[in-house]
Amino acid sequence: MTDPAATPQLPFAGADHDHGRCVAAALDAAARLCGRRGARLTVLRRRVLELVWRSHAPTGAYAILETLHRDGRRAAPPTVYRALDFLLGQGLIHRIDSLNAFVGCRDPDTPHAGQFLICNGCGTAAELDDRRIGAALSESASDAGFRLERQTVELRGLCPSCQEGPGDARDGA
Amino acid sequence: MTDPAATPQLPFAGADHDHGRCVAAALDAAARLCGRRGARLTVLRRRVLELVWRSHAPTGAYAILETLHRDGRRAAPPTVYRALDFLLGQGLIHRIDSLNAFVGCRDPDTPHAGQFLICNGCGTAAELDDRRIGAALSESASDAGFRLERQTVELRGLCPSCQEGPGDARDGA
DNA sequence: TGTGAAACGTTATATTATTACGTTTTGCAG
DNA sequence: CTGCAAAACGTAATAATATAACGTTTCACA
Repeated sequence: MTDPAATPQLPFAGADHDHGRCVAAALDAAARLCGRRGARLTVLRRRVLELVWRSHAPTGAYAILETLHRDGRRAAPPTVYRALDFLLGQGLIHRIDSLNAFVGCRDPDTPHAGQFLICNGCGTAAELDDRRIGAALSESASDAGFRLERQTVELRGLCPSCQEGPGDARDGA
Repeated sequence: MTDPAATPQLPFAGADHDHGRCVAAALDAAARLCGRRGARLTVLRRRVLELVWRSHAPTGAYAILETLHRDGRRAAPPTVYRALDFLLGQGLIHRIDSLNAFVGCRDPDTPHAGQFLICNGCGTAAELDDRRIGAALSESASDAGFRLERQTVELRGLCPSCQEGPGDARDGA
């Protein structure tokens, strides 16, 4: 394969990583980014972002809704979807079409395409931004005379951890 | 753009192609393939396949259901979804996750990954099977230690025809 | 021709998402 | 500070997509 040192940021965080730090960093980055843009990261939006980040496995809108209810907040589907739309618009989360679910964006500051490795074992979605993939897609589209606007790549399989054990953890944190 | 003669099978059929022939060929191929496999292409399944093929734009399950009703057939959602599941299982159609819709498979005889160019103008989905894309995805997955099982690639943009005109045709045949 | 499995019909319900409209909050001009 | 306009949020209803559970019909084949 390739030299691991050539890949500074491994797509899969590993089961042992400090997820609290992971979430805190994401919330912090979001606050800074919204501040810079003049976008309003309200309490609700921040909470929804936090809930999306609770796991590296994509989260459904109705799961978020339930947690808001447990928070004691009165909320209906539009409440959640509006918050998700805002976060999508700011590039703070991605939608995984094949799961009807949402996952936090690893790098909201730089615009990039959505390329995901999604583990069938634990449900974790790892974001890629592989230039080889991007290049292959661009070339292929251009060969077909197609003007590419957005790319969605969702790869299913087994992550490194789930190839070892039976991989029925399904937490994805 | 590129020389049309250099691309033996263009992904986009063009607005002027003989779609009747297109559908007939697909139904014929399906019949032969099911015969060979001992799979039962019933009247219902054949009709659903035909309806999926009615347009090169992906078709939703409930649109198919409506047409079955207009056919005079008594049908409920499970009827349609079972037929679609059969056709998916035989590789005769693909599901486009980003649209919750289904499109006919151009080449059901040879197994292949789902790579699609989907036009935001007319809705047409053109199937690719580009080895460069496949290779890039495989390499990237393998670099991440990911065991790839299935790939879903859905590229959005504008097809050649819709780059010329305003492209609000939305028929996709 | 009987028989078991597959296909299909039917009813009900689950899951995901949006429309429409009223109320509250917030930034900000005056 | 006050009040206004826009944004954010609450609420009710409903649309769109999909599946579960169970009974009936059809079909290949013994």
